[in-house]
Amino acid sequence: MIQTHAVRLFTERGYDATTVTDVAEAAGVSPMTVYRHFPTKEDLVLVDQHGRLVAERIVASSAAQPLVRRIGGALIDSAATLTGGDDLTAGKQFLLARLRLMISTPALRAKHLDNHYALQQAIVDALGDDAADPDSAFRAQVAASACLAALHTALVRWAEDDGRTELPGLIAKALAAAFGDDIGEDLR
Amino acid sequence: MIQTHAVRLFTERGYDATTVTDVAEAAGVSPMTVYRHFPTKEDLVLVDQHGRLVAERIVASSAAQPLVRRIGGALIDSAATLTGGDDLTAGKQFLLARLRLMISTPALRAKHLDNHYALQQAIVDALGDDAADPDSAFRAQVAASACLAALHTALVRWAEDDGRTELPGLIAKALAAAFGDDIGEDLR
DNA sequence: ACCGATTTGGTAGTAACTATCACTGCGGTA
DNA sequence: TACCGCAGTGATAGTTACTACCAAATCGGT
Repeated sequence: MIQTHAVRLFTERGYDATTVTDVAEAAGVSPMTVYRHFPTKEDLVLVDQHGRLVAERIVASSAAQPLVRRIGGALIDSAATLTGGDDLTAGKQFLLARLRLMISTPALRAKHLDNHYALQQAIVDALGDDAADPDSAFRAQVAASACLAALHTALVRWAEDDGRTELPGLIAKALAAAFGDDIGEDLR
Repeated sequence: MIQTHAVRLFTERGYDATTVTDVAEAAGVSPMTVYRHFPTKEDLVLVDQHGRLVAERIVASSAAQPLVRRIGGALIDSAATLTGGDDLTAGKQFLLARLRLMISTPALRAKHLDNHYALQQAIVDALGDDAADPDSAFRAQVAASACLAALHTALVRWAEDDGRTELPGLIAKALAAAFGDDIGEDLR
């Protein structure tokens, strides 16, 4: 509930022009309570379940597939879950509002990209490749970071489109553009 | 000079444990002067010429090559320029110290990644592809973001290695891991 | 020697946090 | 029913990054 009020206020008045106290008042709680649930102001926008979702699908994926396909598949699946179902849902609009804030507000954009970096580490761990071989670990890091970069580009495009395009398809298109159509096609 | 003192203090005492006032005192100037040259505390570590260097090499590259090769070549060239010449130079050590801070400090890491995002836009602009075609623009964004992700992974590896490996080679290896050996090999 | 422009410095203020302590409501137990 | 522990909430005071505004100094050129 606090997050809902926060995103609404940030969208209406702007992120920097809205203080944490404003959010607290709108939600009918004290500033302290806000800080207890959201360690930083940025987290009011950034907190979600995406990372957990992706990591779960990575571990569930077959280790026989190439790295990029395992990661890409997890990203597309997670996106399908998040945006899935009927159109024009409140959840989808909320996701779009948060995404727009993340893209346009420097502080949010920076921390969001840093979250992607943390997600990258989670993905590499979830891949379960032997960390003994530094070369294999390096390839996993590269694959994860490149996939997430493609994901981010797709997310930006999706937000620019106001969510009209299907997000999973966009991500597949981005992956195809990055790694060649042979990888991306199958994922669509 | 201010930046040198800042990086030294941040490395010695830690980023969060060092105030801007501490940096100002060490450099023998007032806090105001620090803020005038470096808009934010993070910029004390992050400011450099890398973005300009990369953008210049992108515009100088041949538009006939595939996107990833144009961008990758520019990244490798720039890295060669920055780390180039003799080993153990003060400049290289300084770069390493800054990089270590960027990787280990959350606030710096976040803003650094955001700088990469800005660099991505600069690269796309420098590519000079027709922005009229949204599909072509999308592919340029994807290529740029993925290349920068690979670059970042290479930089992390380079820092973990204390700069012993040749950076341009590492970047080429990362690009090869992401986009296939056929792209990366030629760049080495 | 002078003057315009750039650089530097001081003061006061805002807002994001943090540490610490006190209070309130709630379920389970004797 | 009285009690206990505990999670959630709140108030106060302090630190620090950063900004707006104005004053002083310093520097290069005529």
